[in-house]
Amino acid sequence: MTVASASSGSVRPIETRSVSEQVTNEIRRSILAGVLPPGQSLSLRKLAEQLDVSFIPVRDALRVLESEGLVVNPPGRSASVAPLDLKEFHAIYRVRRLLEPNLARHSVPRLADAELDRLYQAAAEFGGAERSMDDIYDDHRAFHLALLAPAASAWDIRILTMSERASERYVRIGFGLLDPDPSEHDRRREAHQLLVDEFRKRDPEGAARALDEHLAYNEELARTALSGGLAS
Amino acid sequence: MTVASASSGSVRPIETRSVSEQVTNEIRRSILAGVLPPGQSLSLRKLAEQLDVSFIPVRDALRVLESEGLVVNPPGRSASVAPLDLKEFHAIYRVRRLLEPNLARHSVPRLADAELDRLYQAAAEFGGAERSMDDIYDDHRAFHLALLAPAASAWDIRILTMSERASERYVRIGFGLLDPDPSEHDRRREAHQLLVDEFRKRDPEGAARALDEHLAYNEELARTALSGGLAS
DNA sequence: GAACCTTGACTGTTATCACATATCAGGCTT
DNA sequence: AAGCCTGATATGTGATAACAGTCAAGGTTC
Repeated sequence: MTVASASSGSVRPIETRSVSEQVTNEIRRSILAGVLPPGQSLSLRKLAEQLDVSFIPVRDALRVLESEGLVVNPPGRSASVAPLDLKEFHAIYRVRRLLEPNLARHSVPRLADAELDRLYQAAAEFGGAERSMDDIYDDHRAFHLALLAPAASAWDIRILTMSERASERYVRIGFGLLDPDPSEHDRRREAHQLLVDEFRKRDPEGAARALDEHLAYNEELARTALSGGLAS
Repeated sequence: MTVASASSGSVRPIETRSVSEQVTNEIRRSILAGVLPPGQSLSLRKLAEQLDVSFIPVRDALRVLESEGLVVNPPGRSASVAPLDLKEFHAIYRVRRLLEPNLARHSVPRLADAELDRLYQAAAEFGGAERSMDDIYDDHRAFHLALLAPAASAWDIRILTMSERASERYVRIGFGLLDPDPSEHDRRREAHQLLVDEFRKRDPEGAARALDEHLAYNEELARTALSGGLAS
């Protein structure tokens, strides 16, 4: 009945997401963007009213977000946005720094040249015109996932997605506290292009090291920006 | 009004678990024990009837178990027990083998002697009299978690618990396929005692290596037992 | 005889409703 | 005036019911 909207070469099936999933995405977006600050109380009925749905999907969403570590949902009491803690931030990045370089070793020989070209292009467009901050971080997460995709199983992707989302909250708030230096955008773009270049050399160890350093640098940057306002 | 039951030195608060949580635990137990085999279709209403509850808690439970990777829950269609896949098994153990030895390094200097004694004792009682298979694996999971607890943050514990549960399903089925050799019980008990001994030496690297080898051995054991019935 | 369509039962999804519990404010007691 | 109790309000939890989509079987048509 409904006509799928054509796009770039092929007809894509219309994605009819469930209300529950839409609510989950919206609340997650609000949390990652900082609109719902850490510690913010999340009342089922108020959220349901704001989103103009019943509180059943909201309930589902909070349960999912709890499993992602973005929300704490004590039984019987109101849910709230998970607090920020530098110890947690370090633990999240530890998992990333252990897993991602390891996957990179196995991914390097499997990444097609065309895919690397595409990723290089994507990195060049980071923070490009008319993309919201949400879109930019979506791109960023997809970029890191695509670098490891050839070597990542479903379980790896689950862990990676969880970890990237959990760390993203810290990174966004940390970078938000930095001076809005335009050169910072250039630096990030360049850093990701260099990362792709490193993968192009087809040297597993070198790529793994480059990815580890990339993660370490970002962790340190966010950490210094955050420390002061948070408990260590 | 209700009098809390006194126990070993202190009055513990009565834990009143929600129905949703009880249902989650029961379904998870059934999946890990193999009562609900991989691929088994999970109908909300049938499960609700069997558990004598409404399907609302069942729905919540399936959503939680989906986030743990034990259940696949496609929107609009029936949920089912996640299939077994040796590639997935390897990915799960990769995360464990990367994370757990790393945590062990930081945990070794912080584990009290008394705690190590307690864990040694617990290992000695593995598979002891009148404990169900479920209890044994609960003990086993708690044992591994306790070894790393001093160095593990909330995020680490989240990842570890997820990984241990996900791998437990493979291990239990794999070991179930082995001949019920009583010497196998002795071997496992001894292996865990040796692990504690290694931690007692207070050598971070040695402990990390011992834990990695322990995990590698168990992975290989379950893998050989499973291969043949599963796709590689 | 095989492919296609139709129809029916089944199942997940969402909304509305009833209940138990937690939270908080106001007033009382000390 | 501070602490405790008590009442009302709000909130999470669970159940029931109506809606919509899926899937399979049986009939029809080519």
